[in-house]
Amino acid sequence: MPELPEVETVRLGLERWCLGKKIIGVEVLHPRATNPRSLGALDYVQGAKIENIGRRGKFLWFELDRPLALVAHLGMSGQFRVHSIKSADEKHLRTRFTISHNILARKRQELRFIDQRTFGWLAISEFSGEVPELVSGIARDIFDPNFERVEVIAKFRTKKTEIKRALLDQNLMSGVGNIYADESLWRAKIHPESLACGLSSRKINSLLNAATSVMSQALVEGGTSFDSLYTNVTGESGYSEQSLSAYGREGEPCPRCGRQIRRIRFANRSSHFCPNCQRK
DNA sequence: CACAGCTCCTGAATGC
DNA sequence: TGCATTCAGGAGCTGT
Repeated sequence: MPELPEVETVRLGLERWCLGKKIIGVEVLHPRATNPRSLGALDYVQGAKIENIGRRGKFLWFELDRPLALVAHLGMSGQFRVHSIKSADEKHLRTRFTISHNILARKRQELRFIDQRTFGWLAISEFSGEVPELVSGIARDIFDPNFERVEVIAKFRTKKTEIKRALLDQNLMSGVGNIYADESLWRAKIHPESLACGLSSRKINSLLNAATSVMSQALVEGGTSFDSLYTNVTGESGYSEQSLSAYGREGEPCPRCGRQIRRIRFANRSSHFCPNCQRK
């Protein structure tokens, strides 16, 4: 599922492909692809020039030569793909953007938003400051130059809830989803059910370091597996399965100590951890 | 206000 | 074989 590194990979792909181009047409093929909080129909972007592609956590947006931005969230299965206008529509194609093309380009292509599970969405949102209004409640992610590490650590320590819940809370720190939460906790040797308020600043700091390194590595791997011809602007994890130490490895030996990785369920999610390395 | 839990969705995997 | 159930989870919403 797309978390920060995957969304950043998508952002880079979009940046390479559509910066400076003009959106000629918008075709909405599924009503759920438009977020109900959208200020209006996606048609708003018709005729707009794409000036920048922004991201905070898992939220993406297209900055345009007009006051509102087009915001996107990939949800569980959302993808942006650049395809030839001739290629058949995907089964889960939700929105099609016709883009102005260079007369010299060999193939005419279009941008498609595809989403099997329809947890992803697009929206028109006010944009005047740093991030669109729809994204304004989302905390800065750990790669944001203005990320306030000391303050975030202090905030974690006020939370009377399990550390994993806190790590997934996009209002505390954005970008981390279930996979990188499990991987970060494994690296930092923290039990997912440890109370956030019971952890030392040093421990939470090491968790943030773990999250940074896990996601940086995923970004590098996702970036390298990324096709130079942008046909691969997908939301799929670029993180190879071999790189995962805990997530999805129930019953397999912990790469650090050999004990079997356990899986528990809470907060409507699976949590994978090593019962030996990660103690409450 | 803080926090827990429910809900949306589809397709793959599993159970009987 | 076929039908029913379970599982996957981001984030907003509701309830306590």
